[in-house]
Amino acid sequence: MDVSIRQARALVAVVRLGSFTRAAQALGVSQPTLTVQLRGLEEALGLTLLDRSVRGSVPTAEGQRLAEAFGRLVGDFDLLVGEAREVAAQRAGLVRLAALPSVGTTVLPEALARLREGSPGIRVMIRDAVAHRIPALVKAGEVELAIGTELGPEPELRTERLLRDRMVAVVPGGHALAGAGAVPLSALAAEPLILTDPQSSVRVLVDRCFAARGMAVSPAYEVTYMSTAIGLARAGLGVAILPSSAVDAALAPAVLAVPVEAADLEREVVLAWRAGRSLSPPARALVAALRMAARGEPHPAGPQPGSSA
Amino acid sequence: MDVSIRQARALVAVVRLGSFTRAAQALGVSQPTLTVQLRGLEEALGLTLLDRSVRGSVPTAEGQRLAEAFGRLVGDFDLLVGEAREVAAQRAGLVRLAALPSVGTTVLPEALARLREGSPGIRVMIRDAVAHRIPALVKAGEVELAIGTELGPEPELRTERLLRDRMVAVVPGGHALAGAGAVPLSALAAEPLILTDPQSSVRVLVDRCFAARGMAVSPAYEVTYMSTAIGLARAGLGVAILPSSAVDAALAPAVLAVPVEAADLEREVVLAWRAGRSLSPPARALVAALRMAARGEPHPAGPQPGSSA
DNA sequence: GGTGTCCATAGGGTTCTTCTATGGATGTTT
DNA sequence: AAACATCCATAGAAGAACCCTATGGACACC
Repeated sequence: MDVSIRQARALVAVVRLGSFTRAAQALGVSQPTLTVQLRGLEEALGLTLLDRSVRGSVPTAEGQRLAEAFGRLVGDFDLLVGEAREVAAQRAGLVRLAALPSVGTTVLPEALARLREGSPGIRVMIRDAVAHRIPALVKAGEVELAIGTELGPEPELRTERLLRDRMVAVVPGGHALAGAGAVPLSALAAEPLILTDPQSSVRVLVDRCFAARGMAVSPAYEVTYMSTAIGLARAGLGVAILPSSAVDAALAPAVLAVPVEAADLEREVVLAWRAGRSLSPPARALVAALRMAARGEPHPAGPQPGSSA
Repeated sequence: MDVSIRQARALVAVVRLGSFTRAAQALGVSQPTLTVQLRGLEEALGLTLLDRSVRGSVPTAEGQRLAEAFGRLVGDFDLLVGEAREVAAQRAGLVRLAALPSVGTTVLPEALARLREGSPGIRVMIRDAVAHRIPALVKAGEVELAIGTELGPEPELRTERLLRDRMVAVVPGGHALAGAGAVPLSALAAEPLILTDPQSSVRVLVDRCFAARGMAVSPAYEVTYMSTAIGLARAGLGVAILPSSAVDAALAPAVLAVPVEAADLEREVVLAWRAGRSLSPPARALVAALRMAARGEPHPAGPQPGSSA
């Protein structure tokens, strides 16, 4: 016969309360149940743990020792189970997330704010990474969830469309292109352009878009951080082409985001996680918050979430 | 549904071995058993702990965390149960014992040697105390077991006769009283006597014995420690009256123990423990060793152990 | 001597547990 | 491509475990 946790609880209760009867009440079982459980425990160990009498029961030396140790153990056990249930209830937990820098400025903060409202106990570790690094992070298990761009088919990943991210021209307030609705790509080509690094996924997209129309791109500035690009644009040094997800509406009117007339100047921003791995409850809560944020205020053109391989 | 230790073991095994099938082998159960146990655990927590696939099962983040924590917990649990079983098997444990100084020199060392042979893992904490202090030590629970003298009726104590301890005259080798068999009490009265403190149980006994015969006792020396008394006797300063249990046969021929002709010059040495409390397995082992020692070599006149209130 | 408290026992019903046998899904080998 | 191997899930049934109510015996306290 194995020792069960119930037997351990029974011993702890009887030793603490000094009586089978009171322990039974406290545990919500009948008194004979405790008689049986404790006899079972004593038989399993081959030890007398309690000296019974008409005035109650006192533990033997071993009974006392065991009760104390079992008490700590059962406490730890319950704590552990409790924590696990907190996680299950999305009231606690940790999500490790990789995210594109662009979404890090708008959608993600919005989503985190929503998450904090609904699930204040969930912590999120954010790792920003450029688009092409993201699949590796997920595959290596360094993050559970990622916000990236739709790349080629990745059998090891499951993805879900989060939002369609249009590139916008970022101009200083009062610029000639501002306020006139969508501008054609050719109009942009005439401006001094502020673009990101040639390796960045945004830049690859921009280059390809210009190339498809036979136009060459010669940026006036190349920067690493989108925030730098916005700073330059605000200073009137040129027009930046950035994903709309990176342009915080709160920056207006110092800089304005102007739509660009180019159907292919957009990318899919997707959620990704390892195929065959279920998302933890905290991750699911974060996903829900991200969907809401992507559908919500900051991006009126936001698409409905769908699912793709 | 409560979480059981079996479920915890199941999770630990599956996470360690990466597969239900292998874990089932390792645990000695069928594979469906594990399916059921783990589903139960997952339901109890409301969490997915394992992502199953055809190539085995990998834990989710929570599954991993829980498996590690459960692993430690189950390890502690098993250790605890194992230790308890060691104690039950008299292979380990601790006995706190109070003992008269007299038995501390002969019977007790002999018993401890026997105990060490049979149960090398049992440790004994010895507290020597004069006879009248012993009942209080037992009643207060400071010791589990005691070797004392038969005192008045003590309802809180259970006692068991260990040996009948005759007083002997301790004389230096070559003394006139040596070698002539038992000496009458009157012969002793003519000698310079080495006795213990008036409060000691031995002295009380000696005084009473002399008084019963109308003889007055005027000791030449009064000492606290029996070893001092023996030392004085060896130095030829007088004749000591001591319990035979205190006189180590190994001291011969420097000093000799000579029987005294006085039926009442003896005392009962008893084992005592709290009434209504069971003795721990280590204590039982010690009791057995003490009985053997009391019956064995050092005291050929040793009585059979009996039981009294 | 009655009464109350405490633990043990007995018997029975319900729930759990575990087993064997089998099936479905998915890689792997021939 | 088909056969095979591996892995986990499901089903059904037997057995064990568990817990309850009812009751009894021991002992202390009025």
